[in-house]
Amino acid sequence: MAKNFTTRAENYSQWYNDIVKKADLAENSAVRGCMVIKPYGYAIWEKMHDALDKMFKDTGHVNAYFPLFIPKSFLSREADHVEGFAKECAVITHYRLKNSPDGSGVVVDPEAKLEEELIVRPTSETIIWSTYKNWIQSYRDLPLLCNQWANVVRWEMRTRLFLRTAEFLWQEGHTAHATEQEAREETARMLNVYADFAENYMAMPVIRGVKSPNERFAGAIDTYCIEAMMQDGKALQAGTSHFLGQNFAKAFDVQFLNKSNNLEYVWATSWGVSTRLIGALIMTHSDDNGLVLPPKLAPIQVVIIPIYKNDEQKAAISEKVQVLMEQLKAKGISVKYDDDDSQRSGWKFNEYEMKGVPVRVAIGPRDLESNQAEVARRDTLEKCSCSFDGLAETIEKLLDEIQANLFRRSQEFRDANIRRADTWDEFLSILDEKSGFVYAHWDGTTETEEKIKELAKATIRCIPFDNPLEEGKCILTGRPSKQRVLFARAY
RNA sequence: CGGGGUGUGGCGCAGUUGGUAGCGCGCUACGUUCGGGACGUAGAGGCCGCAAGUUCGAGUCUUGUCACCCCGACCA
Repeated sequence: MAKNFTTRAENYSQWYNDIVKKADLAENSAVRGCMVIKPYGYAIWEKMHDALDKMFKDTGHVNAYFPLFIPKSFLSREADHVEGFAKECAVITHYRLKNSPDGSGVVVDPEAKLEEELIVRPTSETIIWSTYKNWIQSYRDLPLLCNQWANVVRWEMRTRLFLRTAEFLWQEGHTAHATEQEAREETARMLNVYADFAENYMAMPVIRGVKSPNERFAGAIDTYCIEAMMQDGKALQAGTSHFLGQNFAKAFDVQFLNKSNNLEYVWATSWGVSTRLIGALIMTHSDDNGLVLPPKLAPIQVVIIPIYKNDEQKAAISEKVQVLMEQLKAKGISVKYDDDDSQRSGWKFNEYEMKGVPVRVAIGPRDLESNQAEVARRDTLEKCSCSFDGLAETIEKLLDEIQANLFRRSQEFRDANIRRADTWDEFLSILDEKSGFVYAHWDGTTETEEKIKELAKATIRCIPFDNPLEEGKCILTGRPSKQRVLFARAY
């Protein structure tokens, strides 16, 4: 069974790249740092999109769309914001090409220089708040709860498929509220939506918390996040929700008249998740045989593979399969019957295994005789013969069981890899030898945080909500600390 | 922007002291197969990243150039 698969243990990065390639999810494009998301990869994103979009709407949000281009002056209105993004912006300076004088193609027409450069959005706070100014006059216009599905561009130095690309797809919610409390509640609500999605759809356990000032979103008062642990023990920020205070309202002069006829600045939030979640999905569940998808996000939940030697057998199997297909579809289960003659059954087994299809049903002449089917589950690779009677129900239950098992399994892995360190040596040896998350005391200063990052290559992932208070000494400086914070090396 | 590496059929690679390009996978046709990536036979497919130079002759040597990958700095 030659799969030419790099194993997780051999080289985790290579293994990751192999999965992306062999499961046919994405590839690098001709454009530096940009990614082509292939149909199968995009189908997973669509599943994520649909589930999240419903959750947003259930929490009162609506979708809208704002321009791709942001005038340079908009970006610089909020000082922290522009500072945070300036280093990775794509800038548009001209709007026209012309034939090159020497006839060798086209050149940028110097006559067509823009008076003001346009920035390809790295995030949309500025363009949206410049628009919100016109939408908000009265407390009756609030809250304003918009989301947009869009692409953004951040010119990263080094890129990795899904995890960090120059252009990526995401959703960004931008809300405006009359009071600080309401905005803070919104920030928390949306973080919980993300955590709910991560755990119940992606089957990926996450830790909710608040970022240290150093890791905060540029322009935010507070950044909340969900942090997940990948199978190599590294952390991945899976979603963020920002409380922006009145920073953007002040920068873009967005005020409203309250019930007492007084002008007030509005309170803002923004929150987002990206195609990076697909990378998270890969690194949370997949194994050395390929991708493993949780049933709730699998474009194909069940694949049925016929095993036959001639058309007669195939016809008999197909007839039986049609009934099963109808039953599965009636239950809302997505099912594919692969009766392609050009590939053999063994090839198909491997193909769908690499693609992470949760359940495979194989039916051959032997099964027809015994009124059974071979049912294999992707998460444990176990196979069993199941009676054809009630098979649709059996599969429906199995999908639930796989979803639950994936969550349980990744939660057990994560919990087994969260440790405490009380000394610097202990801290380093955990990171170097065991990897995973480390709870350790920190003196609360940015200076120390940066020093730790420099020395250990680990960052504070978050200060978890409901973090127990505990007297201790900073792992690096020995200064007093009131609580442990969560450290890890991160993607 | 530093440090290392690679450019040769669609993909992955080999190519010796310079002599006019080969292997595996894939692809096409036919046949035998078909319960975990089948096999046989016959085919198709290449300005050897680009440019200049050395030479009777360059995939191979020299110089330049471009692109991509990996390790850092930057980041969701």
